[in-house]
Amino acid sequence: MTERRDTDAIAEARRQWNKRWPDAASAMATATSIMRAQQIVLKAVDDSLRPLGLTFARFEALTLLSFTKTGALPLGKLGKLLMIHPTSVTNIVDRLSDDGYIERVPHPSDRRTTLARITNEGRSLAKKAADVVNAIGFGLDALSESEKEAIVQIVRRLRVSTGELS
Amino acid sequence: MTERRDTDAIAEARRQWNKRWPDAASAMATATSIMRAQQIVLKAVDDSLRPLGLTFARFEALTLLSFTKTGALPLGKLGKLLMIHPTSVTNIVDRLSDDGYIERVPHPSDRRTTLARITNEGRSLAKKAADVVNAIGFGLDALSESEKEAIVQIVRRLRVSTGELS
DNA sequence: CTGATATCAGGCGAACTGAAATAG
DNA sequence: CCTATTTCAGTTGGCCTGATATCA
Repeated sequence: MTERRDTDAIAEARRQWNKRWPDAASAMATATSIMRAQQIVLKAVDDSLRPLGLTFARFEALTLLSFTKTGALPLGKLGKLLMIHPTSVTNIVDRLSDDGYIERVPHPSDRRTTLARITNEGRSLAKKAADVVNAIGFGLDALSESEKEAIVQIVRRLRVSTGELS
Repeated sequence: MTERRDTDAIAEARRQWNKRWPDAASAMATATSIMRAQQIVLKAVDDSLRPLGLTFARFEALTLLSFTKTGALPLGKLGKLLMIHPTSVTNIVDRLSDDGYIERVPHPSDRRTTLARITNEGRSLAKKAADVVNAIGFGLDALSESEKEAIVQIVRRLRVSTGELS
């Protein structure tokens, strides 16, 4: 009964929003959906990675490094590829480096630049982590293949609009 | 040229991921898309709300309160409706309360419970904030109506799978 | 008694600003 | 001189655990 009233409160709020700002109704609903989806995915992935001492952000950085030809990238490029702030790169690299999964090495020609290079332990962990997140399907097992593809396609258009992709 | 190599590095990583874990390729891509979409929406909305002293989270709480019949909700119910942690509710209500947009009032019958009630200033701010986020289309203007609806529908299925919706 | 409600202390991961050192 | 790269100090917003006081 209380549950029923709860959903009614949200439904009523949405109804009034739609009435007052009809042109923006779908944008509001979409924004809410995106925020909630991110919450679901992040929680599922972070929960699964916690026993390995990783977060989603560190997992992404480690995985990217593991797939580069030389196993190394400049910190700045790493940040650009993952779309994260330079200071966040420093933090993430600090953590992975403290745990021995990557190491900082000087850039051979540009002395301003530091490379993050994955270690053997890092490669081993990256494989374990991939198995773990794949086992839970990134929290998205409820969706069909075509639904997943639809999300990727639609978000691609959004990313193009920001100039991030072309 | 550098930009070209950047996108190549991500494309190459994705290609190798697909090869090694073909069954999970779409889940990985979808998760990445969702995280990135949330980043885009959150930045657009937070940037637009910053001059008003609001964040997306506080905007959602204020908007929900503004659309309830009595303008008040117990803190616990507010948290459940917005899917946020009880301590986050306390924090958000603290901020809105400090700024005079809501006030804590005792529950008439349950003395454990505190109600958050929107003030006149809060109602005024909620209207301004709605105009502001609508003006930027929640950062989603690049998407068509059908694309927005598709996202809402797909995420609804995801939320049903968590037991949050029915 | 149990269970629900709200708060608090404290910590964590990540984003941010602003500044600095270093080097192209 | 200007720009690029990385780091540092400090702040912010949000989520979390664990504990506590209160009360149905």
